[in-house]
Amino acid sequence: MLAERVERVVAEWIAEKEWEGAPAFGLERPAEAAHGDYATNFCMQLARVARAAPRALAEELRTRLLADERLRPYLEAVEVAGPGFVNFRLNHTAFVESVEGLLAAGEDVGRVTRAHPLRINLEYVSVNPNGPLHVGHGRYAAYGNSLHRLLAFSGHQVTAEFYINDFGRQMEMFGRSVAARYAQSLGFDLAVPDEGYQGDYVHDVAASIRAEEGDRWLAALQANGLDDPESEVLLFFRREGYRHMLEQMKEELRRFRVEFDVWFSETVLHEEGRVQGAINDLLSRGVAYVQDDAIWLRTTDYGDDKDRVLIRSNERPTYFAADIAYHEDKLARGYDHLINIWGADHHGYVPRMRAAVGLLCGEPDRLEVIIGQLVNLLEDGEARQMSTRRGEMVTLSELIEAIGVDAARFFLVMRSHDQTLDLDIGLARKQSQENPVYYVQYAHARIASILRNLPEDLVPGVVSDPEVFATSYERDLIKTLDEFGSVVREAADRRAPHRIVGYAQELAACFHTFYKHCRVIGSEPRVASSRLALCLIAKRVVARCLDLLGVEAPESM
RNA sequence: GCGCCUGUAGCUCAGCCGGAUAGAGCAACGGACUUCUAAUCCGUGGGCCGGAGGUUCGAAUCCUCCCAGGCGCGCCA
Repeated sequence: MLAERVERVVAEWIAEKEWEGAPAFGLERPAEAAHGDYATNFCMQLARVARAAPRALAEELRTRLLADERLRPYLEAVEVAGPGFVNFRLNHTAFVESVEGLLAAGEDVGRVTRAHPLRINLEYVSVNPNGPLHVGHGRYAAYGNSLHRLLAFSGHQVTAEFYINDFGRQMEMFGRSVAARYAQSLGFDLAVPDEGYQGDYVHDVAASIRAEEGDRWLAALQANGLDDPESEVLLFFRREGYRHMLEQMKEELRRFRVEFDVWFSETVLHEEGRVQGAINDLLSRGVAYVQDDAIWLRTTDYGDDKDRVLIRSNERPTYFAADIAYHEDKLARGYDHLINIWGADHHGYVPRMRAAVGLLCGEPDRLEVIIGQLVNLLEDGEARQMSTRRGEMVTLSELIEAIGVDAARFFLVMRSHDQTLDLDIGLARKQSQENPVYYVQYAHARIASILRNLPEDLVPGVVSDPEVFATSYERDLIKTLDEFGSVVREAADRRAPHRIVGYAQELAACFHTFYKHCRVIGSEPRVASSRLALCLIAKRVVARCLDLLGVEAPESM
């Protein structure tokens, strides 16, 4: 509220002086209490444009602010300090009105409304359905889902999408591996191929299929072996193996509180001839061409290092070709903006995909690719590699088993996504009791407990009384709660859900301090009511933060 | 060789579209429960922000180079 009003005065000042290229105005919370409730370094930034000394500008701004009818009712003091800071001290009325506003917002406190909301397609996880999700996938799931919630709460329309890589040699190999395990379980010794999938979970898939189908596929395997990928029996195992893995994956993600609106199959693109269709369009527009018996796309038109192959000389389409058909489909569905979350091991693929989107719609910036760094797994200090094929991995389920969904989600999203994450599963198990998620959840549970113990005549409310919000603990809490909306906006715009984690920890700390020093129940009635109002708002904001992170907000612990 | 990410307290990391004395958690140490939940609070110690230059009134933040680690650079997916 204060920021907006000050900004209006500043805008009028700039217009009056006809300064061109003035910096954006912003208020910050100073670390030092002596520097007031809020401060701005605006005049220092303005100095160059205004060709004047920062302190002189600050003095002028101070005079204007104090003379402004819209601001004066809320200001205790405005001071010029240091090299040109302007520090603001709020009066009692400002705190009271601030709390009234936060309280009136109800459950929507902090929600951002946009002048121009975007229809966003957010694609993430998108792994081959040929093995369980490992912890690295869990990180993208946690990050992507929190980003989904954050973008939606910050005023955008978001569709979450999972692109199923259910086509190609990896799926063939998976089908053969399942078939081999199926045969073995019926006493026929058929070896899993050298390049096949060795993990224990393949036995489980085979066992499920045996439970449904009995031994009716055994004879065909005995007769044909695993050599003909187009045989009816191998097509069957590929399809059924895929179906079981996908179901398992959906179930795991649901348990991890990650929901997708659209599950999009790569195979369907091929079967419906849309990959070929996309390529034909590109050929007819002259942005694809034939050379060395292959078909190439002019990705260099949009800055890629070299053109890329769409159809190999053996006439099979590349993964890239399918991806183009897929993105063409997404664009046709009318999204303003596409976001893909990819692992760092795919970052080399970004320029060609953006170039492809450029060639499809003329606007490469419609596609935003977020690169998430990897998770290094350790066990008792020793590196553990993750290979789906060899069955060596720490699965997401294992992590959830060890520390629970709440701690896992909080842990996986609390660091910036472009930071490589070290995870020691043994250490995580040991340290789960110290996970900061409990600190935040405890704040919520404590407020819930206050609400349970309330005397009947105590209702939340604020009145302008000198006794109300008289302590720094209450005022700090109000300022922190007041920031929530701008934290949401910034976290969403910067694709940074870990900022919500940081804010939630700060808010919890602020509340715990308040709790220690300011009693609600038993205080003088007007003080109790005003503190109860703070508790209600704090509870909503903590719950919202946890919800944005996909973590539960417990009523008791 | 080229490209992307990273280097901040003993450990794990925030801060990075420039601002006041660089923060948090964990670990260490010392205090606080007859009162709404001590999964809490209060306090102490701990730093060449990888290194060197540059830009500026001001640099952890921007630019250049160097060092170190991770990940890529297919007619693989």
